[in-house]
Amino acid sequence: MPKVLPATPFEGANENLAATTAPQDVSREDAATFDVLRKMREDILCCVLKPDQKLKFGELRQRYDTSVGTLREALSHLVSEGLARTEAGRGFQVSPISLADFLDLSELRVYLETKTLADAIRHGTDAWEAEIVSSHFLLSKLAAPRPDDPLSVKQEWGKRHKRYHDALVATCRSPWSLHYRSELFDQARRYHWLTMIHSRLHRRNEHLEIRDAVLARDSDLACSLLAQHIRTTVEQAVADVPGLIRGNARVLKPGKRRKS
Amino acid sequence: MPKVLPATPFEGANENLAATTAPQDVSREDAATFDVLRKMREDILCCVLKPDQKLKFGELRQRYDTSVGTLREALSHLVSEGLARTEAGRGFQVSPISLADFLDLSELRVYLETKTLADAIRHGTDAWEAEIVSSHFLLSKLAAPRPDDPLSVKQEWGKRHKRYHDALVATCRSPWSLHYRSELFDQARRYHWLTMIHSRLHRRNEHLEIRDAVLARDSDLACSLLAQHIRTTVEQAVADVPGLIRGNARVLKPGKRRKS
DNA sequence: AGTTTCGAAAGTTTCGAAAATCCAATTTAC
DNA sequence: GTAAATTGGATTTTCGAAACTTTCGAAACT
Repeated sequence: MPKVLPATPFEGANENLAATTAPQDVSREDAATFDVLRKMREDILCCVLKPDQKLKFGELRQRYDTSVGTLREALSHLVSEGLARTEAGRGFQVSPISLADFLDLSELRVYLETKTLADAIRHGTDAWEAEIVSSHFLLSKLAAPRPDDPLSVKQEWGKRHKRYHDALVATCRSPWSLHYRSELFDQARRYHWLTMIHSRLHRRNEHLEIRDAVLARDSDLACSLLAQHIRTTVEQAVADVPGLIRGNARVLKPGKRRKS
Repeated sequence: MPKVLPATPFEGANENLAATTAPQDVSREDAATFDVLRKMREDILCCVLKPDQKLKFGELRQRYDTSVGTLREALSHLVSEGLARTEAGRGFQVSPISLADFLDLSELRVYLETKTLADAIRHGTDAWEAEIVSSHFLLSKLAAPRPDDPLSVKQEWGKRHKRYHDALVATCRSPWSLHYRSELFDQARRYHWLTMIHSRLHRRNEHLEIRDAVLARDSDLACSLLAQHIRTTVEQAVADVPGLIRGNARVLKPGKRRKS
């Protein structure tokens, strides 16, 4: 008997996760430190903090209204997620982006996402299907954002997009696979953001096709569509993001400075 | 023309890694903070800090002779590597271990290691072959440690074992794959340690077989041997580590307390 | 002109004390 | 006698000042 529709991602899916060792995701509802971490992560993913940008404690301290120690902890976290880098005594900076990295990232995503999806389909439940339908519905209500849409619209779309893709794989039984899949998904979001900013290309409704293949439990089709979905995104970025190939992609909207 | 034999892992292999975004591994030669991190990581992998053990700041501060802030940063790092966990306001603890986790971990390792190895073979160079031969030689000079060998022997073997496995995949072109492979390898080391402590089983010389298949560039054979190698380790642990199945594996040598 | 040396300024890292929080044992209320 | 509230001690979290390192530019020296 199907459960009542759960709140966010999907209740049943994480039962086994609690029992294992796989790294903690964004889950802990820590107080201040985690709050700063989450904000900074989002700022990097949305290129408010731009690739290669130096992350100075002074500025960050103002921006996030917190102390050096707290900042340091958050930054340290970002480093192990791959969103920032650090060197001996010369502070932190946002990780660079490059076409090579995006290609590598995406191929590993294909490799992991398909494995994860296949397993999820194998162990799918009613509640899982329900969350897929629901999250796809929410996503489809928002048209893919255009370059000149306001930030908030893009962010909302990003949220729903993530929720949908999370829903697809929620019943996968391997916590480790889910964890790495999630990290890679976030990494890709940085590049998606660049694409959103630059591309006016209209893509056919891949999310719908994937949804239907998944609900039909057609694992092969679903995986192949998903793989295509990921690879198309790369092609779109290569075509439309100026400078990505030469390695000096520009990020629009330099971001508001707080002072002078 | 083959390069001169480089020092440790292998020079040519990491050239592309520098150019990408993949998380920084154990690479930065940071001062104090990183030193503590490395020591703590090794202590967890060798079960000196036992699974589920509460990590209190007071004790750790003595053990590693450092301040709270530094400790906190290191711990935070360990959390994102999956070696520790933390919850809201109740501190840190060593990640638990379980058979389910080991199984999950190992299957993902098979999936990633084989992909990584295949790519490494595809792009192998003379220097790569040389480092494989060399690291295998060093490994083979040490017999697999027995339960009552001293700690230092076990640790040295662990080091050489890791160096050999790193060498195998060093020419893989995907920094992200290499990074996750490496993290998973470390995770598995915790379970290997338990096995070393308990098992007297003598395994046939799998490392040699893998080496020869790799040097012969027989990708299929090499991958299948490597997969077997990983899975055998799981079976050995299931057979010989008491309590792993029931989830209360004991770690020998309770570890010296500093006080009372 | 180009290189080196030096010192001040900017920035990072480390530290431990103060504030906040949690836990368990004891008391209080029912 | 049990359950809720209290309280004190232990532990964690946060913070900013002190110590240290790097950076940068001006002055001195090839």
